[in-house]
Amino acid sequence: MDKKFYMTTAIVYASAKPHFGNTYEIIAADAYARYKRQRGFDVRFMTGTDEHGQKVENLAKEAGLSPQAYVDKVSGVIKDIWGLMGSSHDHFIRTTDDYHKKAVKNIFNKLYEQGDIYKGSYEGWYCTPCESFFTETQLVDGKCPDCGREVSKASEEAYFFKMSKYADRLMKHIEEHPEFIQPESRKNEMINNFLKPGLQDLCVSRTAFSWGIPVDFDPKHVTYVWIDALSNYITGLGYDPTNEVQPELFQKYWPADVHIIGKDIVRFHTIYWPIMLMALGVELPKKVFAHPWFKFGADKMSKSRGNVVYADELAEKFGVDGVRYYAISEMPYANDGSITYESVITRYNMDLANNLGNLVSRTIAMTKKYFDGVIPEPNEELELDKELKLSCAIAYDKVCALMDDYHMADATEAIFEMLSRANKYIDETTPWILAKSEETKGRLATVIYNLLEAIRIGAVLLSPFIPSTCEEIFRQINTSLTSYADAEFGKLKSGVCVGESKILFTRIDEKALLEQVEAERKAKEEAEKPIEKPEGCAIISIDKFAEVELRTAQIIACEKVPKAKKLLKLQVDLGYEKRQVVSGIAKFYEPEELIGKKVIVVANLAPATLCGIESNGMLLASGEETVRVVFLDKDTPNGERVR
RNA sequence: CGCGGGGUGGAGCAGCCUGGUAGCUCGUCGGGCUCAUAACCCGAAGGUCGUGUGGUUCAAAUCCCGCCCCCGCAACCA
Repeated sequence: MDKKFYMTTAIVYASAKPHFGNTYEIIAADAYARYKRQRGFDVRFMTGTDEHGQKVENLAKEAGLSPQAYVDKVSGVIKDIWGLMGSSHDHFIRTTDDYHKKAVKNIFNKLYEQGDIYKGSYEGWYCTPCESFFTETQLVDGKCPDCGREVSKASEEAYFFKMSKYADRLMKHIEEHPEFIQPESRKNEMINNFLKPGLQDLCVSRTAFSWGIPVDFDPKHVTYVWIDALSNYITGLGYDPTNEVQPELFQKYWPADVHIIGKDIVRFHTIYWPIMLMALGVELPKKVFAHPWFKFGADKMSKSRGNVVYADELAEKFGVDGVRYYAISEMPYANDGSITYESVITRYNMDLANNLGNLVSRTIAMTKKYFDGVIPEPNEELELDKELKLSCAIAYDKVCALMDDYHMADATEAIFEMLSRANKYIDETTPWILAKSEETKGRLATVIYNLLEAIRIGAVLLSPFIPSTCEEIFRQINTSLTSYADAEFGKLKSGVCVGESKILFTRIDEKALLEQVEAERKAKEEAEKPIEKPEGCAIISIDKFAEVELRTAQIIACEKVPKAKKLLKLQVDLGYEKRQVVSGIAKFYEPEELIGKKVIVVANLAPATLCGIESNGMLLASGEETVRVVFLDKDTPNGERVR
């Protein structure tokens, strides 16, 4: 009787702890899964980790662990965070699971046997120290983008998938199913950038590393990410091409109703994945929904830092539901969202504490005060009551319509609009005045009942988003009518005692919290910087060092270099002369703040021209990603030799 | 002319497809209330909707064209 609904998130690469941006996806997907269950669907919701590849192999080596031990650890961390965030997934797949590895091996074999995969050679630029291949476009100034060293042309034997063979079919499918790629802007991107120019065959095996699923008939190759990772969506249902009959789970749930993914991997899910499925003779998923990313709104106090935020750290401060609500309500539908502590606090205080929490609190308090905690019986209905009821009905309709369309933020907004209406209703009906006279006690009963009912419906609607808070609300108003099917106004039973009142969301002192965050950030910065021991540095004589002419200097003028993102043009006073220096520190310093500062300049550096501007020297600074200029005491004289 | 997205009151966003009073949240200012978590409610100020005093139209934030700025993506990065 229930309609099935199979949905997945992308599987997360098990290289490191996922940050808040990555965690957004599981929160959004979970809210969606809960919503669908509320709507009566038989939901299967799958997530997991992608665990093979060179990066994991390297990281494991660095950590002194076997790749398996390494991914066991990271996958565990990810699973824990998903658990903490309240994810209600039905299955957590790991690409190192045996059933997955076996199925992938068989998929590779099948595609090879039917001629969709062939052996060829992969040509590219190879960086020997990094053991990595790069494409022409990835190179930076013709050098390795990672280490900056020379690269050489090299080729490697590899297996390729014949993408072009299926391109026309895919194009047709996309055109005939406008809902396949959502939001629609992503669709255009795919068609124009990839399908129209013609698909290149895809490299599906590698020999450069060994942490992967071996190719059955040619074991020096391992399956490259595409076939391994993408197929999780079907192997997780028990699919295996060698099965005589696919298992019930697969038959029941496939095709997926939606793959929820990040916008960065749209191409893999809307081009490679469908083509793989076509080649396997498996139905295509119905929809791929690409959500945007959270950017980390730069902390203006020190924008030098790319301050990474983790969901578990946020949860310590705002609670799991605080984080869930923030993630969902703050993310726009198609554009990137941006997270700042200020906005998290505002959302939390305004919506959760003031609007929702306070509404529940004041209503329960009045129920206790005026009716000894017993939910009163409503009677005559006035215009105001009708409006409140209508508001609940509208909220319900809006939530359903918006959620079906994946407009999650708007859906939560619709609920809070209704809660706000309820708060207003209190002001309009002035229960504290009604309570003063016996004659108006009947009216008061209606008002309180209606408020409790509005709260119940609000909590029902919010339950996919902030499930544990809603459970607490249900406990407080003492009801078991918690499903969307019960969201009709007037179902709440009278004569029942409400539960004990408890603050749902304690208001947060913005200033104090921001200070705390800053202090934590600093402490972490200090603690978390394991400075790598330098290796392979040649010992030099003091004479060699003396060849470098370092001089103290004062910055007397400074401006941005137009057209250059990273450069500042500085005039420095060396005491015996003034000169112009161009420095790549524009991302970290404002020109104004540098003027007057004392610095160290490499004075005998050969002049260079950067972006057409002459530079006669160099400022000493530390750091790679974050650059810090070495500043001297204010009273250091200009032009002193530094040794 | 690589492709795509964006530029809307101080901040963050919606509206644009299906032209017709510019809307929401936060912030600011003023007021009200006291049931409540210094919460809640009401009112006000504030926008030439990036720009061209461009085109279409009776009418454009919305459709078309030019320009400027920002951000993603450019394939074997997992």
